[in-house]
Amino acid sequence: MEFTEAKNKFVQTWGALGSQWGINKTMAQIHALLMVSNEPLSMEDIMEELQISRGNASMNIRALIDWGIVYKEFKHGERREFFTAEKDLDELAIKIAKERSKREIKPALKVLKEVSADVDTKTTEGKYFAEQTDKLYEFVLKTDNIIEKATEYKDNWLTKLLMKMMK
Amino acid sequence: MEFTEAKNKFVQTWGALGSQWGINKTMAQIHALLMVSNEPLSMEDIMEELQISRGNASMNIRALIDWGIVYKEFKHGERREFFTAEKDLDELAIKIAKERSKREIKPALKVLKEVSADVDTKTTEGKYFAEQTDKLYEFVLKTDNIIEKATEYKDNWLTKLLMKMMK
DNA sequence: ATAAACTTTCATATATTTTTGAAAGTTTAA
DNA sequence: TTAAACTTTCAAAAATATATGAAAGTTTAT
Repeated sequence: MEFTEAKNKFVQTWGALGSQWGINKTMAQIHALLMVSNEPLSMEDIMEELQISRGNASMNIRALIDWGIVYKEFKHGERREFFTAEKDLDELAIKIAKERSKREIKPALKVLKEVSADVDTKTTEGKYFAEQTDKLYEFVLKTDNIIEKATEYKDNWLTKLLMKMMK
Repeated sequence: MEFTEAKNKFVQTWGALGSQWGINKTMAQIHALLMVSNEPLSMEDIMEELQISRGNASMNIRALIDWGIVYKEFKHGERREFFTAEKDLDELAIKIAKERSKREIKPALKVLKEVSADVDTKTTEGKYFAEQTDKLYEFVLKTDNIIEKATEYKDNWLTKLLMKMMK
């Protein structure tokens, strides 16, 4: 397979998969493109490669930078900005996990705690509701903690051992 | 807070969070509703509670059943079907993990393997591409395996120990 | 076998999300 | 300071995903 063909296939598929993960298609495609790029790309390069508008490119590059998985790069003697992806996959996984925890798990915890604590438990229904939401709260919290710990200690011996055991 | 108010808040928020996770709003809401419901609900109940159409209710209940996290229930002497949610949270997490692995990770692995193996590596670009996609493949595979093992052994002593260590 | 009671399907309508592109904003070299 | 070279913003347009509801399908009691 030609390089261009393979790259295209990869970028397109990654975009489609991104949609399922609640990440927009273009954002996933830009990230895919930068992941397999030898060298930094300019915004023009990205627009050209993906056939997207300037605004779209700008917004999604910015989002990737906010996630901390794409970096701006300055080339000597060049006015334009260039972009590269975080290529250390452990680092990438950690940043994605943290961002999703912040955006999706923390708000869930907040609501669960609120409704569980505030609901009127005089009725049977209310009691059951409080019980269920409390259990959910504890479970989600535990899960979030495990993710946090796993990302925190990714390099230490313990985790390496666990990884080995689990493989 | 009144039970009805708390329930509403929970169901609405869960729906909104579901969207971010790539799960449609109604599906998340139905699941939320069943999670905090004392007893099985009929399709009518669900339609009424969420103010949605019959078709919408039917499609999303079916999707939840396909995921294996909602069950049909038959009440003695009742013609209608009733529905309940899987309320064992470990079981719920496992089913969700398996379903997402099947739908989202496996296809990613497939593409990564394909493009990594098939790309023409005569050029520098091609070489780099093959290298990067291969690394990604290995990483995603490893992650998927960890999830698989973690769900498989959820009840045994080793996992319990790990959970404790990680808490 | 029939009809009542229910569920599913799917073409169309609605709602939501994403993309565009022109205008506004910013930066830098001279 | 200025103007060229670039980036960002945002209202409107396009694309995508979701919801509706009437018709078709299924099941069950008689």
